[in-house]
Amino acid sequence: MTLKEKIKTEEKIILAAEEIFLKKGFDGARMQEIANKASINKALLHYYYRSKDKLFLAVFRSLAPKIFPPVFRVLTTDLSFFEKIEQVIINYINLLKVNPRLPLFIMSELSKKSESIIEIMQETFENMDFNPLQLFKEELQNEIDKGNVINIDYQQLFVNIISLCIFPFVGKPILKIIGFENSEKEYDEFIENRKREVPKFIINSIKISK
Amino acid sequence: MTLKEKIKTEEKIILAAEEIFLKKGFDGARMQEIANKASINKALLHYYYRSKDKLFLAVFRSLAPKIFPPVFRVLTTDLSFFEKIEQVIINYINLLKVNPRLPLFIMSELSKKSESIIEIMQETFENMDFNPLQLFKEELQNEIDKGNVINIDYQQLFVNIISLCIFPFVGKPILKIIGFENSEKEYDEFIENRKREVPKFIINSIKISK
DNA sequence: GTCTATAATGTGATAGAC
DNA sequence: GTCTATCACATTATAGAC
Repeated sequence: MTLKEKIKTEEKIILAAEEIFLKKGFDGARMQEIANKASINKALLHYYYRSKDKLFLAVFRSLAPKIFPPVFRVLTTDLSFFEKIEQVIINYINLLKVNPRLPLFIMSELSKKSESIIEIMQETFENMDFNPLQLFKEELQNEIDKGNVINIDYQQLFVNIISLCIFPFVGKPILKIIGFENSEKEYDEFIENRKREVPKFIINSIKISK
Repeated sequence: MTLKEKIKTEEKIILAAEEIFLKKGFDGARMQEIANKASINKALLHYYYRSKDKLFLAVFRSLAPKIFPPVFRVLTTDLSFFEKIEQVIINYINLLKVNPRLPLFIMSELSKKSESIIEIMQETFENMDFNPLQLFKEELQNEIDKGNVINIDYQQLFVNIISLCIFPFVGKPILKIIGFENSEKEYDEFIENRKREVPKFIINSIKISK
């Protein structure tokens, strides 16, 4: 068996495990189902990853960075503050359209407070080459000082922005039940519109018109 | 054994089951753990509820109504539109402070798309004596027509409001990791402040000053 | 590396005494 | 109604052939 094929098997396992863990969480996932999805034998999972725990940690480690970093990199550019907010939101919603199950997965698993999972998440942020929250704080203070933005707490505004991006994906099932469009296509449109509506909503609220 | 004591045992079971299911979800919960928490024998769980499934459905049925109805009842009062928004937010945040795990629980379980759970959620809404989303739509249109509020889609605004209330509870673990106050007390303060900040943020965004 | 077969354990559920 | 003891099965994990 060549090296190339070994990588291929390991990759197949990780992709299958990602899909199953994302859909069912650690507790709901079954090694057999992951093996089936990867079209291999169950014993091979243990050959490569020794245990369900270790396989899960590998998956979590690869998914953790997706929840924030790429999105907030735009804060390091030289766009205007309002353009940055708009770009963060558009990028974030686009990211979540590709990984709609990611937020619920990360938050469910983190809520179990397992030591190892929290450590992985912490390492993920320590390994970033910039601190999004700190950067955001400074940029915001700058705009407040210049009189472009109302005096608002950076943590409150930061949470507002990500709430408005993430929640529609986490809350989709319940929103559908309480009377949102039932077809997938209509819900997609609703999400698509948010790329325009959310920046408008936020900037409306904080911008000082001169 | 008197009727009163029977009710007491059933109640003990439901309370214990609520706590464990809320914390660990259906898949992560163990009947043994629920029995321990209720200080009874595991066999007694089955005597009262026959199966884990049925016990879970009983718990879910009792929790489902808490996620929305009481909060939006204020829409039926004769307060002004902006006061109603403020009251919805304050009431909702207060509700979530008492049940911080409720949103993640409901959304995790709904995301599994089990027939029976979705049915329960649907029935919960059908049993309400008013339709919050419809009511909200009409009230908003009214204000738009009167020129008090900018022209904004009611679904977008509705989701904005509940996003800003719910997300800080769902996302608490990750927010702590990315650099929010680490002590519980400070996070509580952050949440407490949102009862003032979120209404301001929303009304700022949609109100037309005359 | 990959498979089949099987061990080892965990867990929901039941039988039956009291 | 409540308990102890136990079953039946699902699931993780390993042994060993190829």
